Amino acid sequence: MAELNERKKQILAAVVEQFIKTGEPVGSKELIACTGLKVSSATVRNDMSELVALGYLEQPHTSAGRVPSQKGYRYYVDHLMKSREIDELNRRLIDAGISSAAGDPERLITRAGEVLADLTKCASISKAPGGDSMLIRKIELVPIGIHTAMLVLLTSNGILKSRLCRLDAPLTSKLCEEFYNIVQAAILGKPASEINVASMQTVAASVDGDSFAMLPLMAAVCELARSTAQSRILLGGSSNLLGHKEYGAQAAELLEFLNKSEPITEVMRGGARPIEIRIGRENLYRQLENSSVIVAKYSVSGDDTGTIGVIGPTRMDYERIIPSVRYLTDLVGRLITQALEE
Amino acid sequence: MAELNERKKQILAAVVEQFIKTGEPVGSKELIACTGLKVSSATVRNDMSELVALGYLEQPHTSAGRVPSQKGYRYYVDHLMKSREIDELNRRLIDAGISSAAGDPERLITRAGEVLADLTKCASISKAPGGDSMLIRKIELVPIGIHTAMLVLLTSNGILKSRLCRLDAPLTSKLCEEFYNIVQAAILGKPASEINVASMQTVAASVDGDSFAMLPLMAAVCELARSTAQSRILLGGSSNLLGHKEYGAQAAELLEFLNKSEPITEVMRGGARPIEIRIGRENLYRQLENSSVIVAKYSVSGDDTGTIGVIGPTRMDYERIIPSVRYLTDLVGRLITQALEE
DNA sequence: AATTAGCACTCGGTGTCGTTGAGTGCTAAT
DNA sequence: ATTAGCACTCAACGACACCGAGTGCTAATT
Repeated sequence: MAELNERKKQILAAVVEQFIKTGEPVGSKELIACTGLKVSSATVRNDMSELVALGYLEQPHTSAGRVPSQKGYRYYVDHLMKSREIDELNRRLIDAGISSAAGDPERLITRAGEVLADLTKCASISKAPGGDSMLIRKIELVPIGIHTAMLVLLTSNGILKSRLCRLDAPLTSKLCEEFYNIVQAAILGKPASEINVASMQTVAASVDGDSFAMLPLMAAVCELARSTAQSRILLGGSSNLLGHKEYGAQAAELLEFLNKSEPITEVMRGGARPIEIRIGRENLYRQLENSSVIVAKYSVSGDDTGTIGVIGPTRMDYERIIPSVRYLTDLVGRLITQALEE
Repeated sequence: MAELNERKKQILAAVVEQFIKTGEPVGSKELIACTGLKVSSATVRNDMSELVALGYLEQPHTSAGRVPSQKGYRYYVDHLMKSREIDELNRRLIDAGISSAAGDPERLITRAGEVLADLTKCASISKAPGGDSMLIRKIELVPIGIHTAMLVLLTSNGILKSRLCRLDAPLTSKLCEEFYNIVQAAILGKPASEINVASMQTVAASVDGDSFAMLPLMAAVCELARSTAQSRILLGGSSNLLGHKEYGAQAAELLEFLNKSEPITEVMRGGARPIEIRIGRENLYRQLENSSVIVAKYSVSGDDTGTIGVIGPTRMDYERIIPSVRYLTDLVGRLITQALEE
């Protein structure tokens, strides 16, 4: 790839930044005004013309200004963006926003998503710690009435799920005892993803006692484990996307898309890198061709586990958003780790 | 109010139904085609003209067909709508949709909202059982590590909330004991809405022992009680609204509005009636002037407590949606009551 | 060789104008 | 009370001209 000279870089950066700011194609005069470059508009035009030829800029039509192409955004993000550190204000907002939820991992993730969506005016996606390294740490059975009990499940990374369970047979202390035996023997310490109805049935059958009365309890445990294992992805601030005029009528389609869980799971699956930036078509989904995705992993006690990120128009404020996402994921990872340590 | 003769009623009903179906203003010929009325278009025109004068119909402009006015919708809903019973198909869809969640009140509500949104292609709003009759029934403190514990709170109407809590001081059995004493004395049986930081401080101070170590626990309990008391309103299927062309650019504003919690709380506050239908401006919010709200209460063990409903364009299919909402709330009320009974 | 001034050219956006056609309102006949 | 007939209205649509921001090119300048 032919390297760009200094001035071309400067022009490319300015076009990107100006376009992000105003949303309008930027012309040669405007560009001189906002950079203070000491050359004439004709020179800028020549350079821009070359940048178009190289694929970094695009022209909506002959007599319009220039707009960054996908390649242009990519080059900007990789080489031209100045600030790689979060600025004071955003850091404060993040800190203040999630401080109230510091104790509880799940609330922390939820809050993190909300804060991020607010901050970036984009949609946020966040996933609670999960994956195969998530083990079942504790299960509690609390009798409520003769036929009702509440079940609580806690995983190794601090996710807590609870639900009521209605029994057909009375909840005797003997039943409780048997329940705990089964839990102790076959569930605790196992990955949440391995608990399912089939495996439980064999276990329940092997224990003597009233396996019929045990059934609803086991079913409920499976249900809890399942819902924990496929830890739901939280979508926040999706209505923010409607505010971006470049989506127009596509907004409906995009929101539709984001509300389906399968593709979103795929979107969040990151590569090896700690932070992943996918611009426009770099996303594999047609529905995201005008969007950019920025997702970062956070780790709890050293394991890579959860993900937090944003989805917004390709014309998003990368310079501000990327450091924010990076900072937020780091912080969330630290806080959860801290909440869980002995 | 001057009563309408039979034919005028028939015409009004037909205009409403046709407009709901097509979204286009309906003209006199079209109306004859779709009703099979044995009169000429001129007669229909005369009648429609009077219906406009009486305020039941509106004319977007002189040479266009007629559109129901707010008053027209109201008259239709109150007097003309045929089916007041849910039809077989919708009933089945609802039954199938929420059966999987029957055991647990909170999941039931969530699911009910999802099902309703799917069914009606509108946004759904649903509120878990709540209000002043919601008492705190049980609080459990389960030690997890030396400095961490999980807290679980259960209310009289089956809402379960849990969170982790990190302590500054080690969690001794003495501390647990003191905690349960306080809970027993000052929390159990109280309405969730009455538990707050101020009231807890006086209680904690009056108990001897290490009130400093108790602080995080009490704070967490308050937090749980608070989040339970103002039981969050769930908004489902909001992206459905984008599919309705009549909203157009207003859709963004509407979604914005729906995502604020204060006004939504107000929207859901019903009167004395079991089901409330508010059409267009009958809603007190300007943002809902082109929308209708249908909300119904469900009762748990006889108390009026929760609410489920839909928000959609005034041009919604009342004939199908109203019975569905009514059926769903009844069902949810019965299922929760059943899940809670001894 | 790079830069610049000057200028003709392009083309989306906007406003005007006439045409079209669905649907009405009115009048006179039934 | 109903209906046939007819003139009228007005949004929607396409054609057309105009404007102006911004370009590309050429020739002059450094």
